[in-house]
Amino acid sequence: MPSKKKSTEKPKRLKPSGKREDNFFELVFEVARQIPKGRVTSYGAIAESLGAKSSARMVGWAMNGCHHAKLKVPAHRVVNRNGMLTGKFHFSPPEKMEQLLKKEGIKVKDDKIVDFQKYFWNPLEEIGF
DNA sequence: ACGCTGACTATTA
DNA sequence: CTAATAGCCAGCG
Repeated sequence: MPSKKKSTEKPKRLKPSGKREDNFFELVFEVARQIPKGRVTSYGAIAESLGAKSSARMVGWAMNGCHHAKLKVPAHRVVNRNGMLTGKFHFSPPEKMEQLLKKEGIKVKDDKIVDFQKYFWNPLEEIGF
């Protein structure tokens, strides 16, 4: 099995506040970026891959700062455990989320992803934590 | 410094 | 089946 890692470095950014390194947040962004096109995942799955499945809320909170992040984060590929686009109202505009999902081949019905489990992408398998 | 809120999830009634 | 509650942790008034 391949691979391991390339010799690339992570864009570590220090916050002006100079607090702790938002390791958790940065990690969440990284995982979200690893989501392949046409796939989706849940906050809990990401949190679990980080070793904090109970902190699914923090993942959502991290997404709140995704817009503030330097790199783009496909937050539209991250939904809740039910596959419902709970955070669509945080986009600009909110319709953008399901539009992007539909554009990637994912069907959205009533703010919910159809065959969510089918499109589900498990970070634990890809990241190999 | 204290308390509320929030892009969640699992459990219990 | 649906509704309510607890657990989680960080940001903001």
